[in-house]
Amino acid sequence: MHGHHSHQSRHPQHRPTKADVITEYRRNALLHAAVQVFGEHGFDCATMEQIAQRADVAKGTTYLYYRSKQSIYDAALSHGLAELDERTRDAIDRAPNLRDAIPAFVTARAQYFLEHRDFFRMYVAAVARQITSAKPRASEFQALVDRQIGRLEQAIAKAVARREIRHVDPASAAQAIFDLTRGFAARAVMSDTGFDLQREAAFVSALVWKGLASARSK
Amino acid sequence: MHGHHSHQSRHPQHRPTKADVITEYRRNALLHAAVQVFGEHGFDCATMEQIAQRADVAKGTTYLYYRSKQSIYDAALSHGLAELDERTRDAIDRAPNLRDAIPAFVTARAQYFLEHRDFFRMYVAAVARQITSAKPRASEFQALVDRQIGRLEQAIAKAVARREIRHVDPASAAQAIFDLTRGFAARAVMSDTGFDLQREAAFVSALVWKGLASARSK
Amino acid sequence: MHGHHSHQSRHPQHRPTKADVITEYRRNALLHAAVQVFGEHGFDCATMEQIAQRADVAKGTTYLYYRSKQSIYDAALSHGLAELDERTRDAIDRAPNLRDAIPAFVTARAQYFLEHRDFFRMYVAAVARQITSAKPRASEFQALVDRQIGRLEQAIAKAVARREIRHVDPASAAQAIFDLTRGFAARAVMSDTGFDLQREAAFVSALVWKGLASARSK
Amino acid sequence: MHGHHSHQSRHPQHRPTKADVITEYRRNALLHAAVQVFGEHGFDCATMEQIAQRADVAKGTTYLYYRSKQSIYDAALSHGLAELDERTRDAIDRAPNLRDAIPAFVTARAQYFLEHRDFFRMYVAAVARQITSAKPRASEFQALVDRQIGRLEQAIAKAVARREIRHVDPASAAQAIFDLTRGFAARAVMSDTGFDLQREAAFVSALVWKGLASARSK
DNA sequence: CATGAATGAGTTTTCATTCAT
DNA sequence: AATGAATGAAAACTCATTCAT
Repeated sequence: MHGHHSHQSRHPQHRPTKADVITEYRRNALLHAAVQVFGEHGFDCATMEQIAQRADVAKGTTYLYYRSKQSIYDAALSHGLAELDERTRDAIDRAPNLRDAIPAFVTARAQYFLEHRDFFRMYVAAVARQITSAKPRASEFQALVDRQIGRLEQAIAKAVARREIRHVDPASAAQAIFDLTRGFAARAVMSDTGFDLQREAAFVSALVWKGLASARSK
Repeated sequence: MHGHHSHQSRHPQHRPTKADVITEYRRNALLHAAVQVFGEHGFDCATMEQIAQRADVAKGTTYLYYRSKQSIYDAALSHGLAELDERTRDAIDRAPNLRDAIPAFVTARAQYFLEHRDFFRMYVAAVARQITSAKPRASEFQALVDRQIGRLEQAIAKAVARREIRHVDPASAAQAIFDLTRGFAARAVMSDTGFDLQREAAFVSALVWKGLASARSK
Repeated sequence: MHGHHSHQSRHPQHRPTKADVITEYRRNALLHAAVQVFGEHGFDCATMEQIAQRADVAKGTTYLYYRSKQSIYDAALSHGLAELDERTRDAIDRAPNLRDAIPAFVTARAQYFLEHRDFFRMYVAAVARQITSAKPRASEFQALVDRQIGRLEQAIAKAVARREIRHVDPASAAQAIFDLTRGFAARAVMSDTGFDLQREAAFVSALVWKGLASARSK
Repeated sequence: MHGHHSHQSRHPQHRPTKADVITEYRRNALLHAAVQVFGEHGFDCATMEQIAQRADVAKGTTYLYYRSKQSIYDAALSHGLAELDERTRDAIDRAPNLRDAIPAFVTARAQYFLEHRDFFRMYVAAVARQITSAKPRASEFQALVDRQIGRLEQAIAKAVARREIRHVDPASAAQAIFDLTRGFAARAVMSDTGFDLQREAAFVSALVWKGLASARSK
């Protein structure tokens, strides 16, 4: 996914050349610069000049590593989504049951977003774009997001199967948790201060858990 | 809110002159054109030319009614928000209790969004923008949105007070319902077909209601 | 062919509006500026800025009259070709026989090129481009040129038919005259001074005439 | 002409070092690559990258052998012109009289162009450039071309002197033959098929010969 | 000698906004 | 009031040339 110009070493089995190191360094610097700039200004208002400056390279250099503005945008988004996915997966996989998985999911994602605020802004803008774009084109972005929703959905389906929760449509429930998490994260990211992450995470988790609980649950 | 350039009649107490009628007609035509164009293309990609054409006026005429692209955007957004607010208020006010208010709120808003898809797109983009813009400036947009959340918050506060639901932070709960509704509406608007509005609305409402229900509730 | 943005009057049957006059004036000014700039610098080195300046308008204005650099280039070339074609046609049509048609053709074209040196430069560059472009695409340019060669070809075919000249392939003969004329015109245009147009025209005409003359001709 | 950067061996009187051989090899590879690329794309659209790739060297290496894009272009053009000149000279020198020299000249040149189509494209573009460039600068290119025209001119002058042909201005006649040959070659190069080289060469030669023949010639 | 990463000047095109008619 | 021609700032992208390794 990232490997447009992978500039792979000519010594594939050996350790990377110095050139490879520089190349990786540059690609990374550009990626991070891109996240910042796109996060701050959005795709349309961001300029390649800004990205280049923030990465301390000349404008033209950018094009040695990424084919186009769109391409660096895609790479930046994908990169963050991949990291986020990893955290999400870990959170769900480590939880023994849905009751624990829900706060783990909510917290892990909010935490990641807080650590990468600029990426969160890109992410929110991308979601909005997805909705905005008249045609519900099955974008790569949508696919990556769906994968993450899918993880949650499976966990819910299992919980339903083992009667941990009442009988609900796992897809709808997963979407709901997703929406709550996004909104929750948004408030966390936006309010520089005075946002009690633990308390809010607990609230959202409790709301959902009670909302899904099986009838006989206490 | 509407009266930026109110072009009020010079005969304030009398019936509107023909000029006033034309003026109102134009402002309205432009507003609706703007919603469509901004909804389809987003702020940056929309052009004044497109808006003018859709409103059947010349490009320059637009500037007789709105100071700038930003200003017509703001007006279009405010207009939709005001209509949406009205529906939201009605839905909440007519419900005798929170149990009924929740589905009324959810459905009323989703319904409005479905009827005004272009506005929904503007709305989603505006929310994203609000998050994106690094500075949490207390924009007029945010104020309007907060007012609507406030209505829900009050209803929840009352429900807590009368022990209809368990003791929760009304603000957090209102935000949660808001987030769920937005996500829910997004899926309704995006999927041209195959989205069972009633069913999903019922699911979201039930989730929230159970999630908020007082311990002794069944 | 020229009418990309024809901006025709809304009063088709009446005399042109003032706006129409201005529009025509601008289109013309741009066309002439384009001929100069393209003639001097060639397509690739010419800039829209130069054309705009020479036409005394802002850069953006250019795009109100021509869609793109390519489009204004095409228009400029077509315009000159059309004028040249007219002269060529007149020259051939007025001559009672091929013996007179040949010098008329040679002189008319050389004369036109001398009067429009910048166009001649565009023309030569276009011919070269045609040859250079690997693919012998049947361009509009080629079609216009072929039409002019066709006129000569017909005249030659008639002359052969009435035994005014010996039996030759009219196409080859027409091409030959065309090539001679172009080279002849090139020297006329290039040498600011010291080029005896009459003498050279007479030489070329005589060369061709004798070359084509029927065996029995003196 | 060739020796711009001759990189002469440091052992001038001795046989070339290995370095010299490599140097010559590289210069040559670059020259041939340049002819191909310039011939295909023209000066402005050709890139140094393309030339380097076609010569199997890195971009920077190009600058070790040629100072600039212009310089490699000039070298490529000169190289072809020199080869062409040799053929032209041979053709004329071997012909016992003008009657034979004309078809020899025409055929030799057309033949060379057919064998080196990319060079022909460069050549045509260069001729056009010469005309295009407002200032009739006595370029090196022009000088090389003039030398070749000069050969023909001398042959014609001699033919006039010995009354082989009628009394014409040798310069004008040589130019005419030159123009005819170029056009003739252009059609040969452009038409991948269906061009009868022999027949057309014969036509052109006959046209010229008859056109120049002395009055008393048959 | 050879390399290819880095540079940044330069070009086309778009579009919000103004203003003369 | 209405028009739409004119403006020019801004932005993505290319490529000849340089230079550190």
